Amino acid sequence: MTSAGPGRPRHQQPSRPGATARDEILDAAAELFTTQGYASTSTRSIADAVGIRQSSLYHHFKTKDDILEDLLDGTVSGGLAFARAVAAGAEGEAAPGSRLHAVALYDGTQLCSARWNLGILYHLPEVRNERFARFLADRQELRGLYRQLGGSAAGETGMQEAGGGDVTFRLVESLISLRADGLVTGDSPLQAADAGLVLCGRGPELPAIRAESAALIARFS
Amino acid sequence: MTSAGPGRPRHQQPSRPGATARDEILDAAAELFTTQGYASTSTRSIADAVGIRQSSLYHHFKTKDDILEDLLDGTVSGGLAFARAVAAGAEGEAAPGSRLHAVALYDGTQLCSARWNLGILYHLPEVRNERFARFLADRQELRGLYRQLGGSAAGETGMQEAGGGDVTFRLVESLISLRADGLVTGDSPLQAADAGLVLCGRGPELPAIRAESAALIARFS
DNA sequence: ATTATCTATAGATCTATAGATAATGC
DNA sequence: ATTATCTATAGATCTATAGATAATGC
Repeated sequence: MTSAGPGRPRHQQPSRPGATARDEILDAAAELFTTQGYASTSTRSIADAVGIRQSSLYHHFKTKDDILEDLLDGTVSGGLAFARAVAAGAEGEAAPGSRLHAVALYDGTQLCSARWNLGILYHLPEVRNERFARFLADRQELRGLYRQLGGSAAGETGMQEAGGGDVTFRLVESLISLRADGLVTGDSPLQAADAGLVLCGRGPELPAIRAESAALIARFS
Repeated sequence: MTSAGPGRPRHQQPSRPGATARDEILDAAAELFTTQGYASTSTRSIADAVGIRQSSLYHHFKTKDDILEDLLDGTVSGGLAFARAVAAGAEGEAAPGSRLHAVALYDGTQLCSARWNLGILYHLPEVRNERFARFLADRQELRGLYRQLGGSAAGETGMQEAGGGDVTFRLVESLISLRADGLVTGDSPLQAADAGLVLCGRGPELPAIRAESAALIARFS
């Protein structure tokens, strides 16, 4: 048993990552929610995957929704913290285009390489609910930062000013479907970030932007 | 009662569009699946929304999955037929860029203006199943046509050749999330199609492409 | 005879709670 | 005493089937 606390020991040894029983539950739930769907996954099947009894879940989580909430919060928090830091950086520190690129690349990399493709839960109708207000607010704030950076980065190429930041956000989130379809490669996050900058009219400066973006990622993460 | 066949009349008059009871069921299911989620929607709630008894659904559909299958098939079939026709058109008829633009615009418009935002069902884990093979194959064929057109349309701008068609497909599908977030405007489909062409390196030719694209849509739809 | 509905129900879930039990630390 | 598990179960579903009933067309 990984967790060192008191209580009767588990029947099975855990085959799940995570220091605590709670983490093992979250990992099992993440796998099942992303492969079978949220409503289709029973608390029993989560417990089975962890090797405990169904009712024992309720020692760690008040309801099934609470498990989903925890997972959702975890998927945005890192990217949001990074975007906040990058957006708040000093003025001359990096061009807006490089900042947008860095945020997109960081975010996209995280979406593609996380152990489970939790992004697909973003699209669940069940999630558009006050119950998940924190996640929804965080994701909206993140979108707002993309827009703000996209606005500052916009070139003079016409339609792009309107929503280069928002389109970049959508391109990054489209990596979720790409991953669900089994089509992600190592380049996918960089391609999404590059495409966002091209749509902001910054295509010609991409080499310089890539370099500055990489430096930002190295510094802030 | 809308349907003119025999049988005991309905208890309630239908408030749903659709010539037949089957169509009313599909419409009610579309609303509930997109707002409550698939697994969270019970056959009873669909029946209630139509004004019939839960068991009466099974006269029209063998299982609940069959309802979802019908809805999914309907969402791709139109766009796929259009894309096939446009892609198969005679050589000199329209430039590849205009064809890709037309396919994207047609598709995106349909996703944004359909009565219900059924596209969100694409992302359900439950749908990645042999049960929905026809839908999955159709969507894959559609993606293939975007790629093919994107390949022919690609300019010489470096990274874009790799996947301009695929990125266009993803931008169009990102309209689904945009709509789920309540952010679609009348311009959204055109912006997505334009962005796709920019990423294929065809930004400078956009005015001409838009005109040719509109002509293709007028002819083939 | 056919079609579309209904009532009734089987059988299988599913979530969450109550209360017992075991292991540990104080 | 606290923590983490267990057994047992209440109560509420949920899907799908069986068979009766009514309306229509032949």
